[in-house]
Amino acid sequence: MATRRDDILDVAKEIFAERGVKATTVRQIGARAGMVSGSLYHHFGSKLDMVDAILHALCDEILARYEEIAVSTDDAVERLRRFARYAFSLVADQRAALVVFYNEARYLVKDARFSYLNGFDRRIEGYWSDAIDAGVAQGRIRADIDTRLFYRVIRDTIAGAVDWYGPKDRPIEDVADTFIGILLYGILVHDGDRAVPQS
Amino acid sequence: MATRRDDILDVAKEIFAERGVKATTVRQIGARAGMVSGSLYHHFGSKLDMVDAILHALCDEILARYEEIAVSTDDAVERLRRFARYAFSLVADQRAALVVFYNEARYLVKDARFSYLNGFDRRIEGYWSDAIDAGVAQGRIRADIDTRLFYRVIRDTIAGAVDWYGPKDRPIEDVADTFIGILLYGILVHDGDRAVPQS
DNA sequence: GTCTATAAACTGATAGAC
DNA sequence: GTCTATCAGTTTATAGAC
Repeated sequence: MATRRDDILDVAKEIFAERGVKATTVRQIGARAGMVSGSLYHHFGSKLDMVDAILHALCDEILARYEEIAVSTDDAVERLRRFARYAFSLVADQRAALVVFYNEARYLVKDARFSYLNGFDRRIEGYWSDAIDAGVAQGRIRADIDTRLFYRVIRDTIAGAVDWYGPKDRPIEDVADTFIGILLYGILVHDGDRAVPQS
Repeated sequence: MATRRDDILDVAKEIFAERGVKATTVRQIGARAGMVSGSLYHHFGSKLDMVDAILHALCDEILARYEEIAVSTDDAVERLRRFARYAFSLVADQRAALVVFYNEARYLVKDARFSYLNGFDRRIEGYWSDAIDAGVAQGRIRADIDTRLFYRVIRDTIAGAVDWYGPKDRPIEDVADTFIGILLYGILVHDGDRAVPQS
């Protein structure tokens, strides 16, 4: 049962992603939703309330799924792979909402009502960091890896993918596997110990 | 000789990076530059002219340096390292301008006057792709690497770094070396062929 | 639940004095 | 080169009819 409210949110999500929240006018949202701007205010108190509804739903969904994956396997490397596959699947399935999140969160968090976005970021980083630490403890991942930088590579690559990934690209699961493959194995040719870090 | 015009651009750059171009008002720029908004129009024709001046200077500087690095060594892996070090150095030295570029280019290019940003992007990707291809030809880089995705990892990690890197972090050269180390060698422990890709 | 109409504030930009 | 003053357009949001 897609309510009218949900229809409006879907429309708003797309336009926010296209033009940015600040550059999107309530008139544009109304026009594409089939009503005048004033009518939107029967469903929402303000433009930012729409942004809030979009991002709250997104964060709740993502956190719930990360928790499921976190407890789904003890194999740390396999857990990294599952996180990556899920995160990239969102690039295809929740593109618009992710664009809004990645492009606008940095401005939105200045407003106290959006400070939960910081908490969301911290918890997601925690899931990845825990998997990396577990991989080190299991002797699979090099102990000298900079966990924070490694997480940044992952986060920022996924954030960037919402801008370049499209339907004509390979299936998103392939992209995820290729990506995690690069991070796990590196790009160098391995013969003997030629590919072992110098330092 | 820092002209008045340059002073204004430095101020505009910072505010554009803080709040986004659309959300920045000419009154804010004027206030921080020590003049009323109307006075800005003696130096610039419009707000977008300021954005253009900022991004044009940035692109010119970056392209010139990439070209120097491209011809500085034939060793493809070393060239990747030098590109990475330079790109990360910009995160520290040109933070504000880079934030504007990475956050706003996707909206700006809809305006024909900013279409040069697409050309800039293509040329930078070309420098990286050429180095990767050369590395494959030299037998140093695995031939099955997805060049485009590999470049995306690099580009998006650097784009993301402008948001998290700060003065209290390690020197930016260390970050660059650690980053390129992850991409070259991967994060897995190498013993025997345990770390060799399955596929 | 959607409309018309409009208030109230803000925005980029200009004209002309100094 | 900066100011005062202001225009013309746009924006979010509200009030009240239907």
